Amino acid sequence: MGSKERIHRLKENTKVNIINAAHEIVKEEGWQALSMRKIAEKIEYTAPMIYEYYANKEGILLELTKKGYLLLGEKMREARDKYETPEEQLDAIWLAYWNFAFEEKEYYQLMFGVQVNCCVIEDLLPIESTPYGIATKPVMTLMGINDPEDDRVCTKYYTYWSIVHGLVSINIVRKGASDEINRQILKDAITGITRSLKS
Amino acid sequence: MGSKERIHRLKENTKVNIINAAHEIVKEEGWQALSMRKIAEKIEYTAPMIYEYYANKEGILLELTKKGYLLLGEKMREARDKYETPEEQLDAIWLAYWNFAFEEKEYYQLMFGVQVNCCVIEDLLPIESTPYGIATKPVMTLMGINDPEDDRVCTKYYTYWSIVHGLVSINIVRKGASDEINRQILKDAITGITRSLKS
DNA sequence: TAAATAATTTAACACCGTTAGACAAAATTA
DNA sequence: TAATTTTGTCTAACGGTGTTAAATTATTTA
Repeated sequence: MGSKERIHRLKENTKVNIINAAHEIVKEEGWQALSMRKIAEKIEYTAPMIYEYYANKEGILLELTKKGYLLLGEKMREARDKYETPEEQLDAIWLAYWNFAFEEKEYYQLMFGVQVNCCVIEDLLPIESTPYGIATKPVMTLMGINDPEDDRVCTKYYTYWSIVHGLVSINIVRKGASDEINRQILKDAITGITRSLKS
Repeated sequence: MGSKERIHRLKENTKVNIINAAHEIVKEEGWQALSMRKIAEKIEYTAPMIYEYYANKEGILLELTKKGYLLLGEKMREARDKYETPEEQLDAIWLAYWNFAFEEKEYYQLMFGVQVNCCVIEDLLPIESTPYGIATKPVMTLMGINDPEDDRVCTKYYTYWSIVHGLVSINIVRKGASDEINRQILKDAITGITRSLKS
């Protein structure tokens, strides 16, 4: 009665085929193009078959999310284990995170709720009305620079923006840390960057 | 022949009605619930009517994005104008940005491509396999703390994560700064936070 | 009032996720 | 082996989506 096992293995196999098909479609055409019917086509079945393996589309997304976290964890651990000192390890860990985000962009988008947004609007507004224009002005004052396109200004703006946007995003897609901790992080980061402008 | 104007004004009016209806629906039920038919119902028309005013659904999203940027710009400028020194202004500007993100969450999500993600997966994995577990270990070493749930560790983790995730997100939804600038920001931020652990 | 124009709706298309029921193949039982 | 049950798979359908073409109604113009 080893055939039970064989059949179980076969079922397991199409289960991963489904996941792989989904991942392929997303890599080729993006998340908005992923549909049950398209997955079915890829594995040469009809759409309802998939429901024998996953409760629904969200079940497939959940599975992919899991795979993503596993993969990210691996990469971060591998990176860390190449170094001895905690300082170097931290560098390596977050660089691995950074690289994962772009090498496995589709996973990253799913795991952390990052859309491929439609349209850039900022260019249509006068610069002094844009977040960039507003937030770089005091930066320029502090750094004694006049050109808002200067790389040093740009760098600082993106540093501010990244930390605030990152913290916001984390707290929008899921409750991140507590409110006090968020305030603390925000305050520390902003004053930290501002201090760095004057040196 | 002032009726031309009156009619034009009326058309302008339903155009903003459409936008307002869309915004209301999103505030009530979230982005995934926004549909042309639902907008139509809200303004007591049928769906195809909307296409007399906007080319398609994306046109509506674009308009809302514009409104969002305008509103954000206002808030940031208002905040800045309450202070004199650039230091205080930067604090105020980014606090205004932060507040906007949560007060106008729907706008923020649209403008910056932040999804309301489905599911948290981290809790299912053993802590030493999660990004949190991996990245906090060297932090704990450097800070001389043993409890991974200690607020000081948590704060530092979220600081790292926020800056990296923020920078990643910005570069995924749209090309942000140049590659060199991104590298610079990443490197500076990481080493900056790491330095702060030891003091 | 009749003709022309504008405003609005109905009906349809092609897609989506999902479910119920039919059907054939395989496995199990008698 | 024959009959029966179970399993795997598909067809057809439901209600939803964005969008378009055509028909219809209302309004303005001649």
